[in-house]
Amino acid sequence: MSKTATTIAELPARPGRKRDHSRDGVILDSTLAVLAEHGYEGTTIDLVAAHAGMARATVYRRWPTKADLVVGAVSRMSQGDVGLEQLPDTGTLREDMLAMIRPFDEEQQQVRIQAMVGLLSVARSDDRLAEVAKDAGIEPWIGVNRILIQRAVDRGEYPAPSDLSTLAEVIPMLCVARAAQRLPITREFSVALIDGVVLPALRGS
Amino acid sequence: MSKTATTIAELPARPGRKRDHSRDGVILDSTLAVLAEHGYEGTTIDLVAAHAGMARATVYRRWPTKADLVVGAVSRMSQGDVGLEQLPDTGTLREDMLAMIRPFDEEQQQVRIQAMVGLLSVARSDDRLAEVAKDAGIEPWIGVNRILIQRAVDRGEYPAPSDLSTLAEVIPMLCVARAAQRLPITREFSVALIDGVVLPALRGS
DNA sequence: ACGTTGCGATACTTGATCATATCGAGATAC
DNA sequence: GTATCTCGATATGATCAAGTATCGCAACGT
Repeated sequence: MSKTATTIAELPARPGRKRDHSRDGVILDSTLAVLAEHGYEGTTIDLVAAHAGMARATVYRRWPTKADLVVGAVSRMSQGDVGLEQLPDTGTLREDMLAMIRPFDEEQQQVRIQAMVGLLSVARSDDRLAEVAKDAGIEPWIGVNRILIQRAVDRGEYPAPSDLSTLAEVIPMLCVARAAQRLPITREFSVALIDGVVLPALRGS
Repeated sequence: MSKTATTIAELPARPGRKRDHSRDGVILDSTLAVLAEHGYEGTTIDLVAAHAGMARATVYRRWPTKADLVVGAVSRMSQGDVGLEQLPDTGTLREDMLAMIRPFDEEQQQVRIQAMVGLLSVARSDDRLAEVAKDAGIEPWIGVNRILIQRAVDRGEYPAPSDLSTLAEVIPMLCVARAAQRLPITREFSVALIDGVVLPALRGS
């Protein structure tokens, strides 16, 4: 419509040294790691830069404030999550639930959840952080569990429980609680929740 | 000889205005409230003093540092907890568990748990805080639940579960998780955990 | 070659908070 | 009455982290 495209006119021919975008991911990963270990208040740009092995300026050039940096890191974390369309459907609830935790690296899962817990303290004071924390939070996780359980009930695998919503919260909430106490979230722990709590509760409802 | 003794006898007859010890409790209660609402890092002596309606000096005169103040507040909170000797023993597990949550004021319970969660972030960096946090933490709570469940199993009320330890963690952990998310911990929620998760899981084990 | 930008390093400003120190007024023992 | 302590209010120093600003060098386009 216009002769000179001034919309995003910075793409053509910008002089100078090019930004190394491979560092973006390193910085965001470092941000998650520091956030998981120190919480939001304890996260400093110094720590993030040191963890990434770069100078502070390199971080500030990409994200102007600490809040922006954390928002970026958590948003990126939420990418690649399992969509509701591609939930596992193995035919048994136990296998579905195991399939939900199988693909994740144990340590990465730990960092994810602890970073999320580290965000909770500031979720109220910063709207953007609250936004991304919600998407990356446990609500989607609870929703997935609710669907898995409902499907198992629908196909007659288990009787209808008296309180499906609360049952769907058990696994995510217990993982959050363990993360809040800085306790490791192992796969054995997750399996113990499935076999020792959720499935027995469904049988006994 | 007639001179006054230079011993450390400062207890008898100290001159000056007497300290108003009724303010101690007000300050400690305010500390818990601020701790529950803002977490440890967000807790400032200013906030505590303002919440108590006093000057900062009045706080510092009693507790020299912020850590001492928090230690005092949490220690006081742990007083009056149910000892292992006087656990409820009503004859049914459901009534025992209800008896554990009945005597507590709902809002006070909320403040207790959220203050405890607010402590978790610094439990590693300060040994004294870690100490009191442990006593006031959820481990004793889990232990109580373990005993209650074990007793119910011993008297034949329920079959022996496959994972009693994990079951005993369900209620405390879910309360902690809710507190970490700043969600209210209502009595209905606790009852839903008992009737919708723990007891069904015991029946289905 | 030259200007522009990315990067590391470092100094600097600003603001918040912990902790201490006064100052004046009121309360209390001697 | 006087010394001593408490309390409120405020000032002050110290520390730490966020964010800004350079400086020098490296890399890239023209």
